[in-house]
Amino acid sequence: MIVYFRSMRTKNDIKQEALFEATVKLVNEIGFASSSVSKIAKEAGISPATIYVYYKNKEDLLVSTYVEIKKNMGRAVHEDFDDSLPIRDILKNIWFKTFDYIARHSEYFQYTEQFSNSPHQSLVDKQEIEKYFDPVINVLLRGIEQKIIKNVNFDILTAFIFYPIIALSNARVCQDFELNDENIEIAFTLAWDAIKL
Amino acid sequence: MIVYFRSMRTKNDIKQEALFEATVKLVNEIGFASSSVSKIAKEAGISPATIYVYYKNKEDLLVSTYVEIKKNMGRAVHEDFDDSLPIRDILKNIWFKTFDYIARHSEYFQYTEQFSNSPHQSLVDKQEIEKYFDPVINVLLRGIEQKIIKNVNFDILTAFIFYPIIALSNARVCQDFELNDENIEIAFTLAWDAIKL
Amino acid sequence: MIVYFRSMRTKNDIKQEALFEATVKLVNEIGFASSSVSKIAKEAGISPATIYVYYKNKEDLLVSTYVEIKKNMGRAVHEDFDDSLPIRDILKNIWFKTFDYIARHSEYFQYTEQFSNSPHQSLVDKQEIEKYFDPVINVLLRGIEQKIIKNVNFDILTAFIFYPIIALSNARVCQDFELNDENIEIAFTLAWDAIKL
Amino acid sequence: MIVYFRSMRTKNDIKQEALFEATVKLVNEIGFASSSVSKIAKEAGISPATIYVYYKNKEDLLVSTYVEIKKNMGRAVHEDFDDSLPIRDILKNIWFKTFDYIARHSEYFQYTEQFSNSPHQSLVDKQEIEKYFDPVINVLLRGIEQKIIKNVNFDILTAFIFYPIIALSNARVCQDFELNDENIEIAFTLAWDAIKL
DNA sequence: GATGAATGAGTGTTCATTCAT
DNA sequence: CATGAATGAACACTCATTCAT
Repeated sequence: MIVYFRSMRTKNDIKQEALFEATVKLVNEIGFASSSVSKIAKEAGISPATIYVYYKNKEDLLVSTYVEIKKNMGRAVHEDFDDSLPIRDILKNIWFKTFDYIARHSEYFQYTEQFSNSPHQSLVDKQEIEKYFDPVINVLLRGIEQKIIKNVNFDILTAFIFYPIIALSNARVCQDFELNDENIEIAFTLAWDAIKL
Repeated sequence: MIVYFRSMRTKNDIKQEALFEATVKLVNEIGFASSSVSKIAKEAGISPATIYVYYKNKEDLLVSTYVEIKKNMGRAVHEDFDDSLPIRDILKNIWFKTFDYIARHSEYFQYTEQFSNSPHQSLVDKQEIEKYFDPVINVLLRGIEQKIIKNVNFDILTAFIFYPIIALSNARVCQDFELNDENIEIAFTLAWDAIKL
Repeated sequence: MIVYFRSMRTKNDIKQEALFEATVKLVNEIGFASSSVSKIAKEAGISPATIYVYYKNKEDLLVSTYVEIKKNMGRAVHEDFDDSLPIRDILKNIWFKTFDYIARHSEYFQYTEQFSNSPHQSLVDKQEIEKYFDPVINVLLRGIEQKIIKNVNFDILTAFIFYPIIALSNARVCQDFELNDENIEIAFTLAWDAIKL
Repeated sequence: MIVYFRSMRTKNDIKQEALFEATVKLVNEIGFASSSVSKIAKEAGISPATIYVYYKNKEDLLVSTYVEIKKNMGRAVHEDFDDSLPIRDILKNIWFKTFDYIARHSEYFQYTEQFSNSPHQSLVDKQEIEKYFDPVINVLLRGIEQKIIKNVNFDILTAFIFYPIIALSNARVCQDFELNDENIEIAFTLAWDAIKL
């Protein structure tokens, strides 16, 4: 009797990983509209039919890839999260971590940008993603309580401390902006000026 | 004796207009990837073949529609532009005008959001669009000169006074944020705090 | 009162001529299958709709062009036809004239080659064309009567004194064969040896 | 218990064969220009999409079909090839075999005639086809060496011993010529007279 | 679990042709 | 006479997906 300890699962993981990377790569290269199942399969080095072993359909593949990235990003951004620091420092930390993640995974970031403007976006279980970002949210809430941060609608706050990151990271939008520590720090000053009381 | 006020076999503004609206509507409803030429034609009430009378190909239709919207928006945003007002007031005016345009033409705005994350985006003649936004740019430059606005990279400034508008206008991103004058004014306070010296 | 003597007809002729040349050129360049009405019209510098002023439909244009060439060729080949020469000389004359015509109008020749293998070919009034070639035919008949030429089926004779010209003129078929007088003369020797008694 | 002798999801020779025959049949019936992929598929009893499982594109189907026929013909013509016979007999054998092949496969022959006047023709790997006809070529060369055959350009020789076959086999060109052994023999006499010294 | 074969439904685009002007 | 606009029908081809193996 032969016992496979993890080999089947390992095999799976390799293919699924290849599929994930192929999806991201292709969407970045040729766009959402042109990224067909068979092209993704070819890029991943597997048969199109095999995709349906791992995912219900194309949409499932696309959505799962998005969720996977978002979770990844949530985790990366909160690494070494230290609740005991001053609020400004916590936010600055996250600000830098986010830029760092995007810099190191620009393809992932680009993918989410494309995805979040597609209709698939409505299929995402947002709560599942948002929970990865709860810690920051709580910091903002605490800042409001402590009268350090302006007591305004939450969407307004995020529009000024997270959304500009997206703009600044988007090479297409910001062609003059060099993503170095100094510039990122300057930009944070503006973000903080915007939200601080 | 019959008098034709509008010739029946002359390129038809009404049709081109219908095509424009159909394109925007469909892209908003089913997304870029699913908006096929034949669906757009059906929505516009014309034959798919007729599209090729007005546009070189699908991409041309999509790009032209985008450019049209952007120009429209540029014009609308600068209406009643008064260079003699204080810089803060000028920017506040534009801030409101932009929200107003987006509120009245949310489909147009959504279209540009989808478009600007598609690969077609690279085909746009950006200079042609940017010239519509030159006046605001000049105001910012003046603000820097007069030491009213922070002397930082231009991309950073726009990331804080224009990009948040996009976030706040995006119903998907901001579900709690109601787009009324009071909220828009509050948001502008943050924008101004971000960029002012 | 203005009197036009021939201007209308002249105008016609210019367009029809342009159409003829455009058809031949395009068929040679991109083949029968790809030569569309609108491409031909564009090549001729007129509107596709105008073609239907001169021809019933596309097929009519194609067939007429073929017939026109064939008549032209028949005329050219029989120029300076001298019935009083010895039969061998008459045939040799025609042999050379044919090569000469093909050399000077290779596009016309290529067109007929493509056309004669298409199904349109069945629509041609062959009798109308054949009458242009009657003089040669009669020479062959006389040669048979005078026991100078083999008394065999007519198709066999033409297969040996006309068909090889087509082969030899076809650059695709004969890549080594240079079309100079000496070679043409040598080839005629073979043709004559084939049919002579 | 059911036994499958031929797997049902394995690339299917029967289908490819049907595709080959359908292509030839349709091109003969309606011509190259009108033979669309979907018509061919319908004739073969398969889905148009399935064609692309077997061939890269339409051109590939057309070219492959041509090459297939040419190879077939090369093989058939050289069957029972006997190098030891007198040169005249060898050529006469091939002459008859060629007529025989064309008589039995007039559709194939017609297909090649149409194809060789189309622009696809340039895509054929000629060397691959020509190697099937090397034996005859060698016989001609030997005939020249032995001063039995005229020492003239090779293209001229083939224009007189192969090209007339095409003319004579072409029902359109030769309407009076009945393809019986006697007539074929007579025609060979002319061919031989043409090339012999 | 993995896949090649197969396909109906669709893609973007061009077609030959008509028609009002 | 000449044409630009218009189109139904067709084009070559790709799609997401299924299914037998």
